[in-house]
Amino acid sequence: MTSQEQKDDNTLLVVDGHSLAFRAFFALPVESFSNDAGQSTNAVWGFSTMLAQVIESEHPTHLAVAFDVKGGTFRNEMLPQYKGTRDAAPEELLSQLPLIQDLLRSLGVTYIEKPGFEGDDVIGTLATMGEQAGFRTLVLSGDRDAFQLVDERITVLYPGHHFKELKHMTPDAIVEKYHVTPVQYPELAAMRGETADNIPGVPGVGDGFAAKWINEYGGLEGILEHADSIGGKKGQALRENIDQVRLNRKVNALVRDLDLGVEVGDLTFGDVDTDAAKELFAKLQFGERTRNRVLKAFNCMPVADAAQESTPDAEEEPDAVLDTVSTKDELMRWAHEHLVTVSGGREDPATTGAEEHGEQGDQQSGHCADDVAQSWILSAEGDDRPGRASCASLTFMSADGHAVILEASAFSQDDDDSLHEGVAAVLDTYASQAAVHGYKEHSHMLASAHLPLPQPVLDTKLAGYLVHPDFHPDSVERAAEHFLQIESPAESKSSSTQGAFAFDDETAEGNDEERRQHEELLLRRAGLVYKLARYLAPVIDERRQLKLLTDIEMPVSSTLSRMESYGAAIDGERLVNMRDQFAADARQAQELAWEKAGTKVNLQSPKQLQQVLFEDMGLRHSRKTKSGSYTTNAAALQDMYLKSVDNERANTFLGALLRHRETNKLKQIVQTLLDAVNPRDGRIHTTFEQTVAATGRLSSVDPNLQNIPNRNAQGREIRSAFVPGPGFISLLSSDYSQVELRIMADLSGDEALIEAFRSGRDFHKYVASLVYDLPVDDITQDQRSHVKAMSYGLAYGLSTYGLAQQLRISPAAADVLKEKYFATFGKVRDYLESLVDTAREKGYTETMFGRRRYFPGLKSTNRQARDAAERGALNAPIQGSAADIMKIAMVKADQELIKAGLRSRIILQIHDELVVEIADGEQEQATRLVKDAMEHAVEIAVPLDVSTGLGDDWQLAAH
DNA sequence: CTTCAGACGTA
DNA sequence: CGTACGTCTGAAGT
Repeated sequence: MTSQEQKDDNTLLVVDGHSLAFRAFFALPVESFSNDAGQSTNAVWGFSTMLAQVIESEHPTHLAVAFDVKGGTFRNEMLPQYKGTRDAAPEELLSQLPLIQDLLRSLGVTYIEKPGFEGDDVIGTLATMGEQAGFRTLVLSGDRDAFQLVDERITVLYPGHHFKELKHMTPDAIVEKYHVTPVQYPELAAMRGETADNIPGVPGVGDGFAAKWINEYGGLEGILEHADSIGGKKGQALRENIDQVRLNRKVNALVRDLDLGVEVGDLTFGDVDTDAAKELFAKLQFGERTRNRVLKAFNCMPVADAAQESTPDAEEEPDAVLDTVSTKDELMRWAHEHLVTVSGGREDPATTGAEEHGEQGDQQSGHCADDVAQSWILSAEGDDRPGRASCASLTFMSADGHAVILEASAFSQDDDDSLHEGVAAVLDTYASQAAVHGYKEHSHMLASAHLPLPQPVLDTKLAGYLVHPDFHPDSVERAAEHFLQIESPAESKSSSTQGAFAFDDETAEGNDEERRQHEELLLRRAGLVYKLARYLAPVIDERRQLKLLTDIEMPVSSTLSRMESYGAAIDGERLVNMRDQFAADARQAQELAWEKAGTKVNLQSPKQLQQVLFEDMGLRHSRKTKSGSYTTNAAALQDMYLKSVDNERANTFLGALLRHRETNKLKQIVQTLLDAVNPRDGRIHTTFEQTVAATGRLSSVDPNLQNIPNRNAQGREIRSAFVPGPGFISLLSSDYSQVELRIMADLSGDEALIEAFRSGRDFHKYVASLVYDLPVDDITQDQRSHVKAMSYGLAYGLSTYGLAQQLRISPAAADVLKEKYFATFGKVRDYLESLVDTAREKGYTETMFGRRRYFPGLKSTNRQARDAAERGALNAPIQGSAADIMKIAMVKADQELIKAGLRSRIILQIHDELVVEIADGEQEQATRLVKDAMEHAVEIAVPLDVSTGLGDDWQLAAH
């Protein structure tokens, strides 16, 4: 036998089980990987797909995985704190290690643990064994200690910044990166230390200096011999830490000659117990795709290889058949053949309207999964920004695997044979059974082509948001990656619908090929939506969120789409004047500040300000910012301003700085508004993000119209630039008072709080009279405001410390207030505690309408993270329920306005306020209608109080 | 050219 | 050491 040749073909892959599991755990969001039993699975998923990936790319013939064993090793005896940080591994990770081992066992992979030693030592030994047996050896590890093993025949595969992107650490690569040889690497590490393992190095010495010294003195021994001649702070630090460095070097040396009781030749793999593996994958609830990929990788042994490679891949994903239609008739025929449902007949579009009446039909009537089973996919590409939307193409993909792509030029309204009419008819008839990804965005794109889009059966973007409200994929591809673990080519991931492809540019060279590729991208995207729809629908059913989706979120999309395309009219001249005035004020303040500072310090640079304030002027710094520097925020400046009365220079500088901060900020806000005015209609079209805020609120971007100043007179002036547009007479502002508190009253069932709202009196005064046990008329302004702060603080999980700070009272006094408050409103305390308790138990919170938010952080071992999660869990159902109620109200108001045939229309939502543009003659009716919709959005134990105001601009509409 | 921190606007 | 957001700016990374 040519045994040497045989061995040359052999490749041994040695895997550091713990480090790989760690890397996977921290690289993948734990909240998006868990099965119904609540078991986290992100590390298992990452581990198995990573291993499959390496097997596919490196084709090892032998494989072994090393694990650490519980209990200390010889290293702990030398260095007690060794890997102290690792023992604090989160439970969510530790619980996955046995699963990984189960999986390896079912895949026929040898894994090795050696009590008293670390996985690293097992790896060192295995790698050495492999080398001696003449194997090419690969070490898959995220632990840099493994670098010392690297030589001509041993390569370390080391995860890069993105988990799964592996670097091949060869001797050359080590030298290139660290400027030392692999043999010298542990000497370098000994000086640098290893934070991940809780090993201190020489302070101030990093890779750079360590490498420099090693090269100067030939190695660690040389350095330590000449330690006295190394100058500077770093030399000093080195001398002070020589013992530590020596110890580090001993600790980080890997043992390479353990007796593991195995031979390299035994480490073959591929003897997969398919049934056991499939059972485990089912338990972990990994997708079919993951399962097949992993099984395939492990079955790909040379022996099994030849026998059955024929079929498995091809049938996995049948490509859709791309049909060609070029006339209205052809399109109609295609739609009738492929989009019509077979079973039970599709719902008549007329009956969808009837739903409005049977408002309180509260049962989970149908199943989303059933409706979606027959659905087809509608996907548009183009610009989805309101006010400048366009549509480049439309893709229809049917459930029976057919697809049509229509270019915009083919269905523009003026085309001869009315393909436009055909598309309109198809949408009118079949859209209600379509699934789309982004109903609102599609509405804009289609509206730009004069094609109305009725409510589809499912919006996968919204459904995905309900399923994981704190994950925001920015494209279909990202969503598919997240929910289905389907990887897409990088170039298609970035933009969601903004296809920059020019269909009509047919003269260019190589255009056919580009077109084909683009069509492929569109088909693949539609295919992903198809799969997302079929994955998400049953999840929505199982969580009973169908009504939340179809009766709240989807109609809200439709309302928002109208609001966005209306936009808000702007008095541009007024805005320009304000901008100039603010700019002049800011410049004046800046001049004065510069004069006092004696330097042209950039007032917008905290760093430069720190220099001037704390070093130049020698002012006392107050609080530190989280990164360690001293804050220059308004509160701190104000404080310093008040304390510097006897220092004219500093006092004037601070005053000028504060003025500059304020006016410059206002100038900046006004300028961004000006930049956002759409020249086509002189209006600002914001985009309301419906799938961003984890609590269920909307957010507003490009520009953000939900943070226009309102707290002081100067800033509030900006609101006067928001005016009724041509054809409208005034603006209506209608807002809820104390919604969140009212929700707390309802949900807690606290009789005293409910009564406080029902009484109709000044709420905070009334509550204060109960808390302090005094007649309402005797309540002082201080008492009222203290109780008010307490009430609002409740829903935020406010600490007594925070309350004390805000009210400028002692923590003890804050504590007394809190106790008095809860003595009066005991059920509120019970309720708030129950929120956190059930969140801890179930893993998520729920709003009045079943909107969920998950809080994995509640189980964190990190106190700060846990506290933050508790506050979140306290707040989410309250803020979220308020958001639900407002969404219901705005849909209702919108529909009622339309139904009444009014031209007045909602244009903005600011969490608890609606702004309505009022047409002449409709003031009273529209006001009544909107107020009514808000007040009666839901029936709860307390009245929903809504106050309204009409005015010539947004500021004047305030009340 | 992109990313981070710090600051600050809203409910 | 109170929740939820978005935007601008300077500074430092690529």
